[in-house]
Amino acid sequence: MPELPEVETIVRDLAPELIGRRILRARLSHDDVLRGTTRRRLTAGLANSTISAVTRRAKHAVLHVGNRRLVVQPGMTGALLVQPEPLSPEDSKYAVLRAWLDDQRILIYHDVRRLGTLLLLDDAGWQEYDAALGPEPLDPELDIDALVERMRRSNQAIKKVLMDQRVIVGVGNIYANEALFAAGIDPSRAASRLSQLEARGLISETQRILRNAIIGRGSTIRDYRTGTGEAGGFQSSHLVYGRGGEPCVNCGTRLTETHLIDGRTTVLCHNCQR
DNA sequence: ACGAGGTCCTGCGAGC
DNA sequence: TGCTCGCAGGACCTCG
Repeated sequence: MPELPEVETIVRDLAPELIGRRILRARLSHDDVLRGTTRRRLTAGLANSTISAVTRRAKHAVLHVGNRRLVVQPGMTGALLVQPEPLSPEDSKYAVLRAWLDDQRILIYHDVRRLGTLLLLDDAGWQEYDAALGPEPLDPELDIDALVERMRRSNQAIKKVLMDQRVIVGVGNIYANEALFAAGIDPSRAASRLSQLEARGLISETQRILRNAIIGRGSTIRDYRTGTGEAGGFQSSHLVYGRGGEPCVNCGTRLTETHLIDGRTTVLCHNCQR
């Protein structure tokens, strides 16, 4: 669930709370969120190490602990929170990872569905992981021409390509729907059939929406919480996502909701998006 | 190489 | 009221 703006919000909220803090010990309640590590290695790797940075890459929060990185992919329902003890019953039930800090608080990774994942990577592991991800849409150095060509190389539906983390990172289902509407592009069109101008327009609208969503502190549909535990504010700005059947804000045509593209909810205006 | 579809999980709301 | 069913913001895998 959390897409780029949500994770960016979490990271901005948590960085001042966590940087310089030492993790005293850690506990994991379920192994099924781990990738490439074991419960023992994770908890041992976190214990007695200091958090030196909290950053974002793609839709992942990256905690620099000791000489490693804890990569948190929140999946659909993951959240990172710093809480005082004792945890609320709700937090207690869904806190997959607890890390006791040296200021008496607990950093928790909260995840109801546990579709999220945790990785603990050394420098080499991180390099490899990072290299497999596409460019950051809000990077000032983003090579737009290269991205346009990369996108247009695919015959897949443009919506799927926009959500492909190897092509461009950070865009999930909500913002893909919103960006395609803003750019006036039918989500089902083959990416290869977009003109250069259309692809540029889509990238530009994607960037604009992501920036605005960060300002709005992300979109809360159900589970997403900021790093301070609050709901985001951007959901009220969605023009298509969650509005199937309602009139298009541009032309009044009823918005169509389908699941035909990659099995994900797609909402579009057949009149405005071609 | 591609697209379609299933899988991992739990909770919730709709409908019967 | 209580049950079952389908669906949910992501990512990964297998199959044909």
